[in-house]
Amino acid sequence: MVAESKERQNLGLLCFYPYRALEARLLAELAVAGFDDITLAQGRIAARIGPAGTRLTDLAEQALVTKQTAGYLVDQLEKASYVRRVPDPTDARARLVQMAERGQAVVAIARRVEAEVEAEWTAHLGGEATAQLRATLERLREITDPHR
Amino acid sequence: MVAESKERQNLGLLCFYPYRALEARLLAELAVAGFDDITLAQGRIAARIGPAGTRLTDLAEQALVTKQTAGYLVDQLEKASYVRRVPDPTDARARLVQMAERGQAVVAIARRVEAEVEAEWTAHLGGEATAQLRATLERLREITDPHR
DNA sequence: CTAGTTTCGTCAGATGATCTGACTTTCGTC
DNA sequence: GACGAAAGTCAGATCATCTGACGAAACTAG
Repeated sequence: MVAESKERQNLGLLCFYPYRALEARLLAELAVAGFDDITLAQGRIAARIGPAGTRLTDLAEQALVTKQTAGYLVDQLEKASYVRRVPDPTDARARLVQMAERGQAVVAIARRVEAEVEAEWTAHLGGEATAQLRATLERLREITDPHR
Repeated sequence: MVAESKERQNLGLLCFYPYRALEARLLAELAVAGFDDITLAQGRIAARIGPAGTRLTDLAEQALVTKQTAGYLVDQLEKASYVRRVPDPTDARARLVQMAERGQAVVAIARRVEAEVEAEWTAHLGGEATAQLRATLERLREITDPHR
């Protein structure tokens, strides 16, 4: 990095810094709010739970982990009362993972922090550059996100 | 995500997709080239070794892991002959982690793949949008990268 | 409607990656 | 020269992740 830091960094790495910053900030602010038992991996799973609940298999696929890993993380989230599992009325094999009350409190904080961070970035970059950044990243997602 | 996928995604997450795509691609192409024993975590450490070698403590700090974790990963890279440790001539406590021949072969492939991926992104986004993306990300790095 | 196949989730076991805490050696400073 | 700080290692614990195998329910084709 001695050499790297002054040179032209590759685009992928440049993308990584903001992401990492946001993730760290989220975790830190959640800890401040008393939710200090959440891990990154748990958050990545929890972030993908839809309003009506989501199947474990879907969570695993979207988070790019195996069903087993997703199950392990959901177990922990459930033990800590962030989520609950209910039977899927349309399929007796499946269960829906839903946000519990405690989980919804976390989601509210997360949304607030995301908005704050984005406002800070906008203040640094300017509104126009931020809008362009978003537009470009959305186009880039078309070829870099296997799930859409 | 059922809800998320159509809605406005937060900028941090949008940044994540390209990064993940690049990382996956790098690992896959290295595996094709016969370097199938490299893990992501090892790569993240190795990517920060400077031309003259870098201290373990510096690697740890830049990769945002503890010295112990960095040491564990360097052990494995050393066992697999990707790097070597030499005494630091300026400080008897310290040792420099340097790229060995095998490691340099990996670096060469990584640089090639990075260039390929960037070319693909440029083809999709257009040259101007790509240049703007880079410029904006570099500015964003000023406030999101704790190490510069 | 039964037989075969797929899907949903779990169990079991292994490995990888990460942390905290304690320690040794060396450096720098006063 | 003594003492605090820095470089790295050792030990132990935990978290996250994988592969493989499995049981139960659902779907599909005769």
